[in-house]
Formats: sequence, structure tokens, C-alpha cells
Amino acid sequence: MNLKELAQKLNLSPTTVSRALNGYPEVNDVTRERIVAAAKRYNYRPNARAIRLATGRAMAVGHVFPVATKSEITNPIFADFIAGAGEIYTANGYDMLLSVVADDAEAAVYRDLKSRGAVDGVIVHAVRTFDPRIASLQELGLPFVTHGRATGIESDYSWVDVNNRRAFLRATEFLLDLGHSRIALVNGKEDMDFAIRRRTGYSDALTARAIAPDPALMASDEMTELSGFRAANRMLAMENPPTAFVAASMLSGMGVRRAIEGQGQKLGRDVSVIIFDDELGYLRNGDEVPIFTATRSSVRDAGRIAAEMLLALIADPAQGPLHRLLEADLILGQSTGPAPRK
Amino acid sequence: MNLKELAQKLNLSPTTVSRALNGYPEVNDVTRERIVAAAKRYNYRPNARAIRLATGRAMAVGHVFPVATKSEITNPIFADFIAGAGEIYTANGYDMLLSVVADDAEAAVYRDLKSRGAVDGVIVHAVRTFDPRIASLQELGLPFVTHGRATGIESDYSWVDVNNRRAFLRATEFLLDLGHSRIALVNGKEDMDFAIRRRTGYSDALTARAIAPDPALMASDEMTELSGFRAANRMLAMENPPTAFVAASMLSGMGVRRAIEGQGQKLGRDVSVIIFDDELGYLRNGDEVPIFTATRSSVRDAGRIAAEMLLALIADPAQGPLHRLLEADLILGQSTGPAPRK
DNA sequence: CCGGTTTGCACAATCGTTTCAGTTTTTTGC
DNA sequence: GCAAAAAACTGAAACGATTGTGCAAACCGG
Repeated sequence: MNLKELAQKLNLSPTTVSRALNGYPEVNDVTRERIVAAAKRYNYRPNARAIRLATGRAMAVGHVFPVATKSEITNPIFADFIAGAGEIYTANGYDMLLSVVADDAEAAVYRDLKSRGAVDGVIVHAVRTFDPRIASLQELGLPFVTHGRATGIESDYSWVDVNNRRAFLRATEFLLDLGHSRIALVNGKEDMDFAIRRRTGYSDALTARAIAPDPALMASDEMTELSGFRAANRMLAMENPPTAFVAASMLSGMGVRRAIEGQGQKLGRDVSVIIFDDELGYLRNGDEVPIFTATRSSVRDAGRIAAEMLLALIADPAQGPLHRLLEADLILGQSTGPAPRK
Repeated sequence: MNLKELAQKLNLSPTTVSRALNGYPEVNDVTRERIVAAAKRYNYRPNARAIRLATGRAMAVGHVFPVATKSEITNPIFADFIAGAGEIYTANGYDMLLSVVADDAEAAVYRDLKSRGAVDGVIVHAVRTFDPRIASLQELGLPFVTHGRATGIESDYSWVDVNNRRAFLRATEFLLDLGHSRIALVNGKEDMDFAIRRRTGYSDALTARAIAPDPALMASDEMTELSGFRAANRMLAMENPPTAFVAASMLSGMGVRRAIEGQGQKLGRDVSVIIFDDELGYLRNGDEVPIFTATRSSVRDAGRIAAEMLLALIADPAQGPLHRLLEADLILGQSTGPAPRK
């Protein structure tokens, strides 16, 4: 059932039917109702391909899912972010186009998406410091929003980010307030921009209390359980081991916990742990009572916000670069307690 | 740069240019080369919207990402499956359309996708027993491939699945061979079809050795670390506790491990654990040496295979329902050992 | 050299919408 | 009652490709 057929059944021109369904004013109310009713009855849905060609808009936004050529790590954040963004697209009649691509071919994909006219805008994931994608997107003139900021990029662009620095600053301060002074950082890989910011927050908190950050207490690796375990194990074996950890993710934190318990120590009593909790659907921090004390910020919410921002930008690119800095909550769980007395 | 402009620059008709670029035979080789060179030089990419309208094909496949209305659990499998499938789409010039939708609205989304002509086929995730989506897709006449099978559906349809029953049968047999007789199952939620099959494999292995499956040794819940921990804790506190566990996922297994170690027992010596390993990118089972003994089957591979199957089906639906049953490898890790002597 | 085939290209219709620019009909003001 | 304005509707041209059909020019064997 297409527009022409529907128009014939109604003894009207395609023009009128189209206008009626799209809410144009120049159509009689009774006619409009007749048309709407018929459309529903015949289950008419305008052909997406034709609309796109006629309007010149893709009514779709692109997400590029980089598959690292070397490490096979897929970003665990991705699914939740997509879920949040997707809700917004669905609610606004937009489609979401997902491109899976080797991470060295991303620029080409953006150009392709643009010149094929497949999308009206894109969301950029996993921003790195000095991320070259930002410049190439600006050059292309394709509306975009990044999830995370890139230190080292001077030009202005639209982004949604968590205040990672402040989150880690607060987490570290909280541990300091509990009397801890040997506080370790189990960070993600520090080519990611957010990891740098997190380390800065951690260091700043220590420095502000006149504690010099100890490089031996700072680890940086993939945010997996295993590397969290290894880092914590190594540090706990030191002569002057840490009494508290700040971990970059739920998984890292689980690894740290295992190391602590493996040494026969008790989490939250002998050694404290704070994690950064992205509230991933399948990695929940307990049910009623949080297992870990955590700085918490929902990735799904970030997805929603980024999607809304992008749609606004598509509707009116002139409203210039938009920014949104989300603050993480500090929630109290069972993994922190006062520093043990010597 | 569109077809007409390119044709003008070449002093040719759009027809010829189009035919040259699409490999039709009736164009002179030197002309073709001239055209191809010009296309590359002007960076011409045919407009996706126009192609779709003209050919009637969407050159896109849909993935529906159900967001549970009640539990907020997003499927951790999803990202890896998508990554695998996406590779295939990209290689074949197809786009991937992702719809995020409340799980009670899925049927409507399929109908919408079909009548709008937005996709040529879809992949169905997270199949449940008696899954109604299969019938509605068959009715719609939209090509589809499911990831997982649905017991209780009598009609034939295309699917890709892991031999879950055999995987759990082998895992259980392996533990039996090591002398274990009190073997527990920490399963996923048993409204998912694969979970049922897994339990069947587990039970069958026990029964074949004349051991009656003990309901007290069978848990079924979300496949999270916490529920794995709780189930194992409960079972280890029994009078006659299990000496081995079969866990449904990496996360469950991590929970089981924590329960074991929490009781001061040693994994692989006092209590054995086998997991099912989906080889998720961010939940790797160790680096060189696997932590857990596991039945392993790559979700990413499953995604690739399902995507290839769907594209084949779109090209020629008549080749009828296709099936692919993947076998899981049994890989030896450090989490299993002979049953301890009483 | 000539009729018929092959080769290489172009014309024009088509896909299903939107939308500009009319055109017809109705309403309005006086 | 009539011109002007407003309301309601329509024709036709886009949008940018693909593709069936037609038509010259080149080529062929005899």
C-alpha cells in the first residue's frame, strides 16, 4: 500500500493525502480525518526510502563501533550507551545505523556515511587524547556529538562527558577523610582521555593534602577483572601496602576485591575500595545495598543525553557546539571503612 | 557530487556511468576506466537513499535490541554478537540498523521495519521457549535468522545456535570423570531457551551415570557475579556440599569462585568449576592460560555466521530455512581437578 | 559492397515520496 | 451581487539513482 493507491481509494490526489498525514494546514478537517482513518485501516506506512530521497534527510544517525585491530577488547560500555541513545531515536522517528569497523578505518567510514547520505549525524565513542576524528568530522561538516572530551583539541565541538576528574577527586578525598593515606589507583589505559582525567583527580586530591602521589601505587591497564587482580596483588605485596584502592570500573574493582580476600583480608575493614560505577545492566553493583562504595554515573543516561543533543544539532546546527558535563554521585557501599590503625 | 554531475563532466549519459560503475558488460573498457578514474577523483559515492528507492532493496538488516521493561538487564552478549555480524555487513555493503525497543513492542517494530521498507531482513536475539516472534516474522514474510532456537516452535526457520546441551553434557561428564559426584549447576534464567537445553545436558550426563539430579544443586537466575556468588554460597553451606560447579557464564563463574575462596577453599583443588565461555571481549578467560576450565564458543563468530546466513537468505529466500549448530570446545584451565577424597 | 550482428551508448520511465506553484471552490466584505 | 481573499485541493517537478528499450556506429562473413 503506497501513497498513490491510498489516494485513489479516497478519490484524492497524492498531494492532499501526503499533506493531510504530515499535518499541513491547508487541508479540510473532515478530509483529514477521512484520510487518517483510511491510512490506519489500510495500514499505510510511508516508504522510508522514498521519504529519505524526497526530503534529503536520512532520518538516521550513525554510531561507529571501532573494533580494535590489535586487542580484541570490545567496549563494555557500548551496549548500555546504545540502549540509552536508541530510546531517544525510536521516540523521535530516527533510525540508528551501526558501523563496525577497524579502528584505523574510522575516518573513511565517516566520509562514506556522509557522501552516501546515509546519516544526518554521528556519535563518536571512546575519545582519545588528540583524537583525530574530531577534526575530520568538522571538516566534513557532519553534525556530531562525542561521548567524552579530548584534551589537546583546541577547537570547540559538542560533547557529553562525566566529570571524571571530580569523581576521582571526591573518591580519593573520601578515602582520605576516612584516614587512609596509602591510596592506590587502578586506572584504565591512559591513552583514553577519561583515564587521564581520572588520574588527575586522584593526584590532585592527594596533593591537596600534601601527600605526594606514589607511582608505585598507580596502575594503568585494560579495565578487566584480571588486570585489577594483578595490580592489587602486586601492590598488596609491597613493603608499605596501600590500605585503600580507587578502581576505574566494576570489573577492576572485582579483581581488587579478589586480591584483598585472597590475602585473607576483609574488604571494607582491612582494605577499602571505591570503584567508578557505570551502572551497566549486567554488572550491577549489588541489589538493595551497593557492594562497592562508588562514584556512579549512568552510561545509559549519557547515551540518552548525547542522542538528544545530536538530534537538536541536526535540527539546527547553528545553535553551535553544545556541552554537557554530568556529575557522578558518590554512593556509600560496604567496601569502605576507616583506615586500620597500625 | 551526484551521478548526473559526474556524467556531465565526462560527457556521457548517467546511464553509461551507472552501468560502468556497476559492472555491466555493455560498456567499453577504456570508457569504463575513464569513468572509474573520474569517480574516484571526484570522490563520487552513489547516494544510498536513491539506490534504495530505485532498487527496492534497503541494503540494510535490522537488529532489535529488546530493553526489558522490568529488569534493566541488557544482554552482555549483544555487543560481541553485533561486532561479529557487523563485520560481515560492512564487507558486503550492507548497513546495520539497530532498534532499541521495549520487549513487549518487538512485534510492532518488525511490522514497521517491513512496511517502511527499512530493512531486507532481521536477526532475532535472545530466543525464548515458544517465542512468538518467530511466527509473526514468518507471517510478515521478512527474512530472518534467530540466534538460538526455540523449543516448542514446530515450524521450520533459520537459526544459528550453539549446542548448549552437548556443551553442558560434556562439561558434566568431564567432572564425573574426575571423580566428582556432587556436581552443582548454576544456570541462567530458565525462560531462555538455551538455559533449558543446558540443564538438559547437565541432567542427562548425571542420569547416564546413574546419579539422580538433585534439585538442591540446581540454581537458576540472572547470569551475574552476585547471583553466582549467592547460589554457590548457599550450596557450599549444605550438609553434603557439591565438590564441583558448572556455571553458565564467566560472570557466574567468578561469583562461584568468590564463594569458594571465601570459604577458605582452593579453586581447582578443593572445589572444581567449569564455565561456559562466550569469549566476550571484555570478559576474557585469562591471557595465555585459561583461568577457568570452560566450554568455549565465540559469540562473535556466531554473529558472523548468522549475518552470512541472513545475507544468503536475502539473496535467495527460496534456499529455505538454514541451520547451523556450533559445537563448543572444551578447554582445560586451572579451575578443575580430581574430586577430593573424603 | 551489403545485410545482419555486435558493440557502445543514450533516452526515458520508474521507484514513492515531498513540495512548489497553480487552480478551483468557497467564503468574505461591502 | 460581485470582486477580492481565503480555503481546499491538484498537477507536475523534483530527489538520485537503476534499468528496459532503442538506436547509431563499427564489425563481420561472403
